[in-house]
Amino acid sequence: MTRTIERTDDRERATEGPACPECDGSIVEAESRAERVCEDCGLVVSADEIDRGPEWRAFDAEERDAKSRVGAPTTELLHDRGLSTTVGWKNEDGYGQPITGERRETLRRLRTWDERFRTRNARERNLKQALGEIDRMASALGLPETVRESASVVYRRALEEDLLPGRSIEGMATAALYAAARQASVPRSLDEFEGVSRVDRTEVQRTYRYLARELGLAIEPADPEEYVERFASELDVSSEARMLARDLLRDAKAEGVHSGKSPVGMAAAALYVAPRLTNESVTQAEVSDATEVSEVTIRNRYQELLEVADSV
DNA sequence: CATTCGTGAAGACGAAT
DNA sequence: ATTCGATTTCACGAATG
Repeated sequence: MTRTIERTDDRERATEGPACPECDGSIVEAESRAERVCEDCGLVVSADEIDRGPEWRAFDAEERDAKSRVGAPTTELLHDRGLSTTVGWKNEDGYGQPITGERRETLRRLRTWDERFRTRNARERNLKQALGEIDRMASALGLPETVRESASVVYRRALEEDLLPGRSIEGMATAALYAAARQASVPRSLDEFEGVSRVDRTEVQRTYRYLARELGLAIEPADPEEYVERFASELDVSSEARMLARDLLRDAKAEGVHSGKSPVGMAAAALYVAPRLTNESVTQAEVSDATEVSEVTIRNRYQELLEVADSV
């Protein structure tokens, strides 16, 4: 282990890198985690596996300075078993005598570290809970590992930017995962999230918007086609009909009929008509059930789809 | 009888003011 | 902050097969 010892506060260490392939934002080193992340959209560009936590236990600021590779460990095991302390703000010793000179400098440094230590710790606890939620929901929704990772990156950024106060951890965690899923082109509808999250759909959506705005996440509206495969297999639809459904959606997109409409609704409608055109029987009720889109919306959409379809 | 279709009321949202 | 327009959903009844 001959790695150079760095002691830097990683909040300040965000070094500029190349441009993000996704949105042209700049790539920065993400804090405390071995990841390089786009500043604008949260895309994880690469992850190295170096553990930047401390190599030995440290019992006071001096030792920590000497031994730590970087600020705080992420393990939460060493500090704060309800035992965290605060360095006082007065320049006096225990007897009320003023402290001067070199010792005063030392105290100042101690306070700086103490403050970093405590606030970092509060965040880590918050983060830990949120990541647990993200993991749980991602499993329930069958989302891949990469999505969980970017969701956690998004969440960390939200935490960094102080976007949490006034909002529930669970809501923010759900919103982060929702954003990550869309970003990774494996979207799940808000209804599906409602099924696995404790917060209701409107709050998820509100929080997501807020998140997207504050973090400048450049996420396009979800592509209806991305829902087709998943819903189709739930509905037991032939591959022929699936392809037809995609064609219909493409035509619709080409005509611009889809703008402003819910992508899920479009996909549902396509999955209603397509099987019909291939002589399979699917009822509106079944599609509605599988997609969580109302029958009314399916009716309205599928007629529009047929109007603009080239391929009938 | 099951399925489909159309309608009005109500809720939520973005955009405009 | 409020208003307006569009979209979606719900509940219901009518039409279709």
